[in-house]
Amino acid sequence: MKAMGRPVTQSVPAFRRLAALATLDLQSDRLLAEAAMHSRSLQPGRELLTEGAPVPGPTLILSGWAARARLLADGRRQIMSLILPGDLIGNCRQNLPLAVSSVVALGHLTLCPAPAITEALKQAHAVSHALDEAYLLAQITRLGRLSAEERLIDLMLEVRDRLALCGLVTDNAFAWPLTQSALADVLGLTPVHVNRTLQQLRGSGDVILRAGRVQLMDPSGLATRVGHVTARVTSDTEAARHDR
Amino acid sequence: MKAMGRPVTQSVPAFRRLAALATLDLQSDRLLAEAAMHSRSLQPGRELLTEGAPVPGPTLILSGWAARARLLADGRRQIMSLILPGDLIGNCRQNLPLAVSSVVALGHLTLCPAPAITEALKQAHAVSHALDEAYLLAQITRLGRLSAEERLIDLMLEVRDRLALCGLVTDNAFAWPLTQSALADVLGLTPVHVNRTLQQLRGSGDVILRAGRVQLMDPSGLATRVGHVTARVTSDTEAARHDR
DNA sequence: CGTGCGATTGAGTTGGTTCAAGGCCAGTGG
DNA sequence: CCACTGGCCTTGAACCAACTCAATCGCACG
Repeated sequence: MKAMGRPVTQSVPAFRRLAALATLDLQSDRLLAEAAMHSRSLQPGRELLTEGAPVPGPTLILSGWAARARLLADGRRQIMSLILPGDLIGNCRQNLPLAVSSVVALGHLTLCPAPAITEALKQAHAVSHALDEAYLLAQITRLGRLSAEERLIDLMLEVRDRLALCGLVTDNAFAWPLTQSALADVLGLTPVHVNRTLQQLRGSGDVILRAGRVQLMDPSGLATRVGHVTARVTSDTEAARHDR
Repeated sequence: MKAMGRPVTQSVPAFRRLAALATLDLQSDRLLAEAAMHSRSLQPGRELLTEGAPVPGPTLILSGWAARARLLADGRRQIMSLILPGDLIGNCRQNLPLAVSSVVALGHLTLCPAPAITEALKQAHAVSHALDEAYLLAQITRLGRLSAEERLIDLMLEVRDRLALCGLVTDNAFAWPLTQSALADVLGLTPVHVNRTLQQLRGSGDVILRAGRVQLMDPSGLATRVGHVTARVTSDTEAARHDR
């Protein structure tokens, strides 16, 4: 479908992420290309996984955003984590695990089964899983100890880092398809307050936010301001070399 | 050391938890008994794992409580999760992973290496890991969407459920070695406000709290009040049958 | 008999919520 | 072509849950 000589791991953002997490051999590459053939698509708002239901096989997000969320009895909703292109869902060790949260598509979604036959792919899955956990911990400190403004900045920095792994960040600008009310559910705030906080950030020139995209004007400045550190999970420096 | 005919999985609370998570065979039992020989102890406040440092082999908490915490630049601290007897730390899939958070002993701690040679033990580790993740998600909704009182109740219910797996709960009463300021770091509150919220709970007769122990007066009432659901990770009903 | 840590209390402040309108599209159907 | 609808964003004003600051108390320990 794309240029023949070029491996899919370079042309598809989601695959670039996997290639950044582990060194993929030729066979892994072929398996991914094969998996991409069986991709399916999902409409916004559709559930990709339901809390309490058995988890299907591991699935790779090819494009679009999703959210791992839990709904409380009285209608409150908390989004535990965002799921971005290249992320895996249902990536766990057990035989027949039950989902501990729902996963819902935040926009149009494309996904395919995630093969994990080769050692390289298994490694990529393991690293991806470790990163997922790191993101959960980051989310906990955000909610527990950061102010509204800090939460917002910290989240944007995390998303930037994560999208950078797939090569979806240029000049610190990237997609931002989040509704303010979805954002509120991520950050544990009200939509109204998210709105006001966003305005503050725009007003101070820290971010530019229009038409479903953000640009961070001074990422490293912001990072030191909120004490953000990029999640690292392996000791090798391999991942760093991959982002162009 | 204990009665000869009785397997260690019944006499040691931490082992009872593992036995509750997977059906342990005789060999697993022997391995645990062997591991217990190599137990070591740790003083309160000591770090069991340091953020950014490589993770040692999987370790089992035999007794005492610990906390997985992250410290912010300005001194704020967030405890991501409590680590209780029978819990595993450093229980992950990777070769040489880096710790994404520190683990600090909240009191006197006893621990031993956690063997995972047999299939049964591997299974127990996998289930334990899945539960850990479920607790992280619970922590996120607590911090993001629950009020101070709800957070406190929900946490107490979680701890009760978890300690029950080791048989450390009698009549809904169990150990509660948490300082109010540690509790504040868990719940994302200030110590002062934790104090006031605790008084409220005591005043309303919902909990009795003295001398490092809590008793929940109406756990199921409390559970429905805060929408607490006990984490379940496997579809089999086996785990339920184990708690006496 | 200090000394220090943890729990408690009071009074004032604030970050974030709530409630309630309005505004701004993009899509839809007449 | 325009009116109508439904999401989503924006704004204002009042309110309140939780925070801050600062003392005081109780107690275990040396």
